[in-house]
Amino acid sequence: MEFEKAKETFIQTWGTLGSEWGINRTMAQVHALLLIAPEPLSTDDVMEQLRVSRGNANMNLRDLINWNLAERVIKAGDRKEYFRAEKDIWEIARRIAKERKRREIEPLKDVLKELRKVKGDKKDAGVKQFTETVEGLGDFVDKMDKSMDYLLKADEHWFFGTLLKAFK
Amino acid sequence: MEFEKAKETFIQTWGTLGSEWGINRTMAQVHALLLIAPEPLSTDDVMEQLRVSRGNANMNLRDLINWNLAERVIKAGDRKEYFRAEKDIWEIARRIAKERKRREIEPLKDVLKELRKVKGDKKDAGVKQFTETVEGLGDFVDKMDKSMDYLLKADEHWFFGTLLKAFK
DNA sequence: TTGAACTTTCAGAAATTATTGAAAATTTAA
DNA sequence: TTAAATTTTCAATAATTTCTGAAAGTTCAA
Repeated sequence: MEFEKAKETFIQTWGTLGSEWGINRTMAQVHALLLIAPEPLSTDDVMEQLRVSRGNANMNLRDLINWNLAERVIKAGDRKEYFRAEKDIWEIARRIAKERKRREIEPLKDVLKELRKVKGDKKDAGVKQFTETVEGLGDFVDKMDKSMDYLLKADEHWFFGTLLKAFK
Repeated sequence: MEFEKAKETFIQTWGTLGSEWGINRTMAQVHALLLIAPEPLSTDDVMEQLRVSRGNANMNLRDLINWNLAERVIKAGDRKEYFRAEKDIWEIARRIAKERKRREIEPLKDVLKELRKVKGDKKDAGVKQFTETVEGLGDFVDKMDKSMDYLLKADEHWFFGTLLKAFK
């Protein structure tokens, strides 16, 4: 495959995958673009390469920064801002995990904790099933969350080394 | 919190979480409804409790079956079909993991394998960064995929037991 | 067979989400 | 200061996704 075609495919694939996982397609595409860029890119580079508006490029670049997946780079003697993505895949995975945990798992844990206190007749089948489901889910989320904490502290080699050895 | 309010909150929360993870909100809500239902529900039950159309209810119930998260139940002497969700959270997690792996990770692996064969001057910075990114990503996805295979074979107690012990 | 009960389909409508582009705000060199 | 360069905002618009509801399809008891 030619390089230009491969780039295009990579950006498209990453964008599609992103939207399947609830991430704005363009944000994922901008991320892909930065991942394969050997040098930091400007907003204009992103606009040109992905054919999107300035507003859109700006917004998605800022979102990537909020996800801690990209950073601003200032070049001496240049008014423009440039953007560079973290390139280490393990580090990217950790940052995404950390962010989703903070944005989605922690609030879920809080809701489930509240729901465990539901009032109702424990003899009632509906109440009984509700309680069991919420408790089962709460325990599972807590375990996942704890596992995630270890993952966030671990380095890649140790993590996969231990994991793949443990589960051989 | 009152039972009815708790039910409502649970369904809403599960629906929101679903859409954050790229799953149709209504499908997640139907799933939530089935998860807390002590008995299998009919299409009409779903329509009534979630206030959605017959077409919508039917479609999302079928999707849940395609995800292997719900099954049809036939009651003797009743023409209607009923639906019951798998209630064991560990089993649900495994089925979702299995399905997303099949739908998303396997195709991604294929694309990355193709992209590794990109033609281009290895001295070119763009080609070099592209190759490194794609290779790093490919290796990472392979490891994740392998870990997932173990997870899919494991049972919950063993999985969390080993994992939480290994990473203490 | 027939027809009532039930399920599925799908074109059009509605709702949601993403994008544009121009104006406003900000920054910085001179 | 000034004004040019750049970034940010956001109302309007577009694109995408989801939902509705009625018609078509299927099943089954009699």
